[in-house]
Amino acid sequence: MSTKDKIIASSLKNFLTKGYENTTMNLIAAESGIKKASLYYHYKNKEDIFITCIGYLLDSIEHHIESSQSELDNPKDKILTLFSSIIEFNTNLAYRYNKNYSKPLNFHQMLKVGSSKFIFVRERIDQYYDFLKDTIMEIIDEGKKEKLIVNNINTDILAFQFISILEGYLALSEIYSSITANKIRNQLRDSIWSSISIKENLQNANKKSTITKTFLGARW
Amino acid sequence: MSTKDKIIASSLKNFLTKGYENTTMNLIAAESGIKKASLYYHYKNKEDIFITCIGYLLDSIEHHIESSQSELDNPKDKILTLFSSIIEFNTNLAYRYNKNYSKPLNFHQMLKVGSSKFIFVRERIDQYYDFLKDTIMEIIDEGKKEKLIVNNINTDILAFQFISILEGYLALSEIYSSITANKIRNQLRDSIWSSISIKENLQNANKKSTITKTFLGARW
DNA sequence: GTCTATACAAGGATAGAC
DNA sequence: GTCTATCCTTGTATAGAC
Repeated sequence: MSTKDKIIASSLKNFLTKGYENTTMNLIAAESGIKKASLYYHYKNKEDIFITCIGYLLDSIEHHIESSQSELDNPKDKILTLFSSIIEFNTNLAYRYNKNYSKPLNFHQMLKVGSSKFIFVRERIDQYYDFLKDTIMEIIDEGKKEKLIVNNINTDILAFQFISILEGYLALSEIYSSITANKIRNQLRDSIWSSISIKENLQNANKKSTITKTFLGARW
Repeated sequence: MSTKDKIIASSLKNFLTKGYENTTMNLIAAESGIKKASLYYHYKNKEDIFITCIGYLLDSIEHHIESSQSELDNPKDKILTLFSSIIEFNTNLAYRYNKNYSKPLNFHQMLKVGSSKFIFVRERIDQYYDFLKDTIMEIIDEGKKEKLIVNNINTDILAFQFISILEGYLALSEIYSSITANKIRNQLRDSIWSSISIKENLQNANKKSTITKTFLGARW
């Protein structure tokens, strides 16, 4: 591991666990075992280290999403896995740095700070969310073609709602104690699929009191 | 306006616009026109000012929600208004302090910092979200009784999803440029009601190709 | 490339006069 | 209650020896 990488590794840990302002150059120096002055040989300043960390994070999550999708061949698995893999990325980070799956990190805060400091970071973040949105829309369209997903739902609204529930879950789990990760997470994930699939509707349509049942199939 | 209130007013503005760490005692002193040493006569320290601000914020939003609900007499209006009033509370703050409805504040970050510092703040935040959840569940139950809302959807899951979409929208609008407030907000709000109402289902049921249409009535 | 030493500014907080 | 002056610590960042 190069010195530059060592610096990023220990910086990232602290940015995620303590936030931007509470991560000091003294702290990074102490934890990485590299003297403070040397940090300035490798990086111009604290912000330079910070934006490197954000780039690394976003590259990692995109890579994680892409590789978790690669083995899948049907829209249902893809959509369920997409949801899970993003949550998983977060909980894995939490466990790595906090030895605790549910103790929240400052992922969102990092993006917000970075976004407010530099235009090109804001653009990179937009690029990530666009990637997420495009990925979801592609899955939806595939599902529509295969008659698995009802085809008169506006694809981009659906994609936005997917992302919104995901972000909401992550944000809420940071500050609302009642939200225990596993319990709610699976219910949320299930409802996302069942509410868009034709199959769920048709299954229910074969039973009595079709209309109400059909709607309930969506569990929403 | 008492000196204590003046201090809180100018502190709150800065906590919301700049975040906890970037709001310094020097800044509060300068903006409130009260010398730094005097701040310490009225409040024990920076944290004391901060938790007073959080209490004030949560009291205000609860009051805003309650009063916006008071004039309403049916579940549909209640649920739509609940969503709007919380978004409105946020955008009003943004406009007051930033002269810009869509420039994000640090509301969520304040809650998170407060939550991590003091147990009783965490409890107060839980109390707010419990209040929100209970309010929603009450509306849902009322709607079920009046046969306006399908009655075999789990009420507390629905309440959680409502909150989740709301928080997701707020979180996302802080960092994703593509989300322009008005455009998406109304679509989200509409879909929340139409996806749970019996009326939407029955309306669609009277048309052809019932199953698919019914589902689309949910716009989800 | 890495270190010791240090500059300089700004943070939170207090002493004590008025 | 409010102020001026000050304390102490810690932050980012650099100079310059090795």
